[in-house]
Amino acid sequence: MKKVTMKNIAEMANVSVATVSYILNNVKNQSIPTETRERVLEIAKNLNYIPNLAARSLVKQKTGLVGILVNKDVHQGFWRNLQYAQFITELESLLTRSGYHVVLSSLDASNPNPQIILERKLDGVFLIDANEDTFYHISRQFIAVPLVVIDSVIDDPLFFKVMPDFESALEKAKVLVHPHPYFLVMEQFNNKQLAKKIKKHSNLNEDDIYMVKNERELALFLEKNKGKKGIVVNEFLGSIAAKYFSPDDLIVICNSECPDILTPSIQKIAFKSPKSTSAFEVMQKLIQNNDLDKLEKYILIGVN
Amino acid sequence: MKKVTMKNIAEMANVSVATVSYILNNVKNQSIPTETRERVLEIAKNLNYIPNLAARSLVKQKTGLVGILVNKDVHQGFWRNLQYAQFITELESLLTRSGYHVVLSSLDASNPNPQIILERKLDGVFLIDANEDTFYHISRQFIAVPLVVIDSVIDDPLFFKVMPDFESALEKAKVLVHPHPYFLVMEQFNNKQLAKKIKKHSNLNEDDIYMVKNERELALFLEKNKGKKGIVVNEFLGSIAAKYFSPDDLIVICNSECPDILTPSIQKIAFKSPKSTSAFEVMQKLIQNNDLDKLEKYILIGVN
DNA sequence: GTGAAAGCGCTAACAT
DNA sequence: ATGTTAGCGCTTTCAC
Repeated sequence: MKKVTMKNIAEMANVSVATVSYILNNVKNQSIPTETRERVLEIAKNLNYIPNLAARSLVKQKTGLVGILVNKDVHQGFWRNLQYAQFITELESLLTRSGYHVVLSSLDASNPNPQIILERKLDGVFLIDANEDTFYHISRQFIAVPLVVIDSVIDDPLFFKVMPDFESALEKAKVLVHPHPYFLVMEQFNNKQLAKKIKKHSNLNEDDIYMVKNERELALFLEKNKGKKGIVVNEFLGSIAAKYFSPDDLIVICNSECPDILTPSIQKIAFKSPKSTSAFEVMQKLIQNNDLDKLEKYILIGVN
Repeated sequence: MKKVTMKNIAEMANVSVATVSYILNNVKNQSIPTETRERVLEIAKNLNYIPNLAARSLVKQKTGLVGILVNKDVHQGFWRNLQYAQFITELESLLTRSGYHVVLSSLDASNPNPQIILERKLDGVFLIDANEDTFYHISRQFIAVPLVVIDSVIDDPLFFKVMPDFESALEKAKVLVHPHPYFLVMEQFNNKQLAKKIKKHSNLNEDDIYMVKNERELALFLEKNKGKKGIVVNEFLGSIAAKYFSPDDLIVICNSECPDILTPSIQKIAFKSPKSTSAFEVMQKLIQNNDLDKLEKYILIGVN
């Protein structure tokens, strides 16, 4: 039951650790007689050898760890934790399948501490809903680390960003509400630029936009806007809104890939290919330093 | 911008790496003159030194990594990914606050590969919805690793399990449906024993129990059971069910800590203290080898 | 073909 | 009070 190392295998097989390493890692350009190879492999299997990735990381200068960092506000509603569930799950799955391990960490939006990136020597980082105030501070520290920013507008050509094409989504929504008067409900994103962008494309003035603080206030806002039609960004927020507002008058922009959580009578606008796939692909290219010049800095997921 | 190590600091400060280590880690029983201490600290700060945790892990034989492993079926509905979102978020938060880093990994229920536990030398592991068929296989490999099993009935007194008290929840639900005929809708848990237990406590026979395969079939089952009352395990499943069934006749057992996602007209049964807190506390005790004998092997979260 | 040895960045026992 | 040293488990160069 005790941990077994290459040294143990080497001793049992009467070879050096170097040889064991060559065999176990299938190193090219090292001709090993089949006999030895099989003997070592056999012993490794019997001993149930599992490599220690921390040790390997140290010498390889690659950890195989990728971070998913989620910016969070202490006071955010419970549904905020649902919004990235699907995305994170899919992303984790893609990463795991390509041999990475995923480190998940929430950042305190008011004081994000990205120490973990450097401490754990993450090979890549996905940052969700970045707080741009602190982003620049942070980002300078690890320019060398591949970084993909999700759902965040960042005025820096250095970084790659993936997000839904809210502009098109809103265009579509506006067609659907037309010609009724309407309002907009959305989260208080930590990334204020994104909020700004969405507001702008809604063509509404501040009075008709509510950025959700909590469920009670949301209910009040909806109460005040009876008779209008409402555009809600996000299906979970939409679910909550539907508790206080006629579903038939709601158009929900589904940016969490869970449109089916909504009551059928709500009109839905969904996005194309999952964000996770795009995010993953960008990261792969970043890590492999591949085709970077061909890659757009902003990758927008189109509406369906 | 290049990585800075203790060696760099040592050289700049004209001391040995050992001294730097002592100072940076505030090692007891090592008297360091304030002058030296401050000089080293100053230099470390200026260079923006960040310790390499892989290296530290190697010598300390503790990685500071805790795993959250989620057993998943390839064909499961999208809402399954929501069910643990809140739990995982809270758990991550607790762990991060106590200095652990979280590794998130999904396991393929039909062929769970827990390599990661040993490869990454995880200090502890939360396993969600364990597949008992393969559990024993797996578990033998890492008896030494603190393991907390979530939402899984495992007939092995060796492991600690945390889950909602479904028995009480069902008691309560049965009171609410009484005297109407009723049916039960629940997930196809990967942990079949849990399903079995819930079924048993529902007092129903197989015909009146539907374990969800997909949304279409669920809709058919609900259609067939019009007129009865329905008990649904899980609020997200409840949301889906409410698309096809009168909400007033639904009682939902909310095991995802998101009862507020449901339409108000649905009757809800919720649980007390969050599961995450209990799970976390058990893990802490396990890791510290603390009061283990006082600890129940099954920790049930009571209904509200 | 195989292995000795250096070294990744860090800690800790032991000298001095 | 500080430094020397021996690793932790692994990879990889270079010599044999």
